[in-house]
Amino acid sequence: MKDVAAAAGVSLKTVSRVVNGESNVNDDLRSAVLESIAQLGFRRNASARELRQGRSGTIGLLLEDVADPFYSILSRAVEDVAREHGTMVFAGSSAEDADRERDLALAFCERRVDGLIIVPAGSSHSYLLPEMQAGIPVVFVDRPPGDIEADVILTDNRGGSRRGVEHLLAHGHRRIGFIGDAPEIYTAGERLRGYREALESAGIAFADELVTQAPPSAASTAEALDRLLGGPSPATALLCGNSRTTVSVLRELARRSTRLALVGFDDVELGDLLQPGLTVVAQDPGAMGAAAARLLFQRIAGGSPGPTAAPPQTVTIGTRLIPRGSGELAAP
Amino acid sequence: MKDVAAAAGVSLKTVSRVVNGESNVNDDLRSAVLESIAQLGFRRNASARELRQGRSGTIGLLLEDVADPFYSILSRAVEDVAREHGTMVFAGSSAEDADRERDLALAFCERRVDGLIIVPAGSSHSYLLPEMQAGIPVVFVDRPPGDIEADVILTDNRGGSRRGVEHLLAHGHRRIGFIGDAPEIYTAGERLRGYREALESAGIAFADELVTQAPPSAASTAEALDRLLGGPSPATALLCGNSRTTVSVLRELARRSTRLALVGFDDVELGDLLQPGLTVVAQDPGAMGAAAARLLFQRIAGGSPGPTAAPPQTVTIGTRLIPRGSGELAAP
DNA sequence: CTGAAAGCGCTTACAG
DNA sequence: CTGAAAGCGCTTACAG
Repeated sequence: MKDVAAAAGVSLKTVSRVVNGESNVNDDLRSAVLESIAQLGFRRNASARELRQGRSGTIGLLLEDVADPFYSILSRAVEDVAREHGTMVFAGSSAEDADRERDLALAFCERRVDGLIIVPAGSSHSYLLPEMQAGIPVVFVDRPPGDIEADVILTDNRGGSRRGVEHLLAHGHRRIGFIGDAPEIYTAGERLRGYREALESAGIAFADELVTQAPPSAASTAEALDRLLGGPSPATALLCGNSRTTVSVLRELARRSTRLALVGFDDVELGDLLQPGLTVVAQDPGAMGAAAARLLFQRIAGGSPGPTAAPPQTVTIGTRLIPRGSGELAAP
Repeated sequence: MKDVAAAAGVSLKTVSRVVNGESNVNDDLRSAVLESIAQLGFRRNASARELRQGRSGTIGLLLEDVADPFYSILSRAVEDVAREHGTMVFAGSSAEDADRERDLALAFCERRVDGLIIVPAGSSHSYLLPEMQAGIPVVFVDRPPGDIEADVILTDNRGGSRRGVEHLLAHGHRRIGFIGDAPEIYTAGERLRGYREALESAGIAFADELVTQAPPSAASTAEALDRLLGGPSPATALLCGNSRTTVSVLRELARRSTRLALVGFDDVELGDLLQPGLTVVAQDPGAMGAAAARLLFQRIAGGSPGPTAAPPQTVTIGTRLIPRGSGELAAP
């Protein structure tokens, strides 16, 4: 900027004014400055600017895995909202590892992000308290944080799951299985709860042998199906607690050429092209990302935290049941 | 850092040494400093550090759309390599818009990224020349840049396409259609070329009515299929030039209950669960992202550009033909 | 409308 | 092993 000023024969401050699009600059000086900028290939140094301003114009986005379709759609929605606010996005994958989540979050804070959106992997987030008190707003998505109070955007997991089971009940099923992710995972727990509630409301006793909770894998899915279909009173329908499990179940059913009424939690691409089409309880990752980003920028604009700030919000986003065939197979 | 120094009763420079993990610090002083850091909730300001060091420890990643599975997998691979180098990733979606690409790329440069990975949307990249001369290495992925010489990582589009057609030829087909993306798109052009080459090698005349080049949409796909299947000598097989087209074609074929031997360029999730399974020429977005990131960090380590630097490299990554049924339907 | 001075929070280069 | 001074490239606060 000093060089540009020298080349244009003006002061550094005038260059600053031009670069920042301030209006109160003489037209001749402005064009002289612009010319020098073009000639020297000048590009303002954001680090210096951030250092002085204290605001970085960036936010951090911490996901489980950027490559997972659910999170990549969420990610794009965050980016689009950030763009409206002239803000860039740092993205990182925690790979469901609490330490990695912490490292990334603190690295973002060291870069003085204006705010943080986190899909929590760990179960304790007190490490963020100093940062939040220092004025970095944090919004959690998909799962609530542990140990601290903060804004969080959730899917209506319990309601969605309940609705999926009710759909199967409406088609005459009474033996309905559930295969979900590991019980430590918040969403897995909520979805199981919805399953139980729906059964209870229908006056059907909960049966242990119809429920599996484990990280999705081909082996665990095969085992779960053995148990579901093997006994004296096999399941005639199944709610899959997440899309990885759904895919795993579909593969295993195809291998066995077994048919089973099926509802998947979370949509999968090409679900409509399967035979039969896959009925799902669809989440809306785009809406979740947008809601998280909107809330975050609201907090950023709100200024300092503390007792004056609005209390933490929990936003629950609804699901949509999409019938495509697999969930409408009638009970034998 | 000044506050930490005061609290610990040492100089600012000693704090700096501790924070940076330098070894030559007395153990007592070190622990005093660490205690003050914990107590004050100190976190080093990366902007100040970057300003002084000139290196930001970030790279920019510019994709067409973070939400697209191909790019989100590529993105994760880039992140993993960046992680090995202690580097964070700024990600942005150009949405296939040249202006947006330019804006994002220059915003990244203003943030003094150490390097840039770009899936080009625009056809001219001379705007990057000043940045590259200023020492920011740029690696292009998936498509080559326009107007400038630079490193680029490509899929073997032509070879893959050729192989897909040869596969269909081997199953007895002679009337093979091609539906690809708009001809301006580099990959679309290369894949069409591969299609032509394969036909030529087999001594089959190129037929205009069997080829469609348009952005994938339900309407354009329906039209294309009308043309392919309508004439006196309809196509018996089809190569789809990209995954969006493939999905669109599958939907349209399902609607018409028409079967057609089909090979898709680029894999799609659940392709194995369709009836018949979807045969594809698979790309390897993870390998592309990793290769791009590796090359970029090599350039970053290499230092200043100019005549001493190694000349631009083009790396071509092979495809894999995955037969799953749809491509093995024999010609009538 | 224009500019000179101070300072953001670090690291670099140097002295002891 | 420890520290005092200068400076990275901007913006802020102020004076004219």
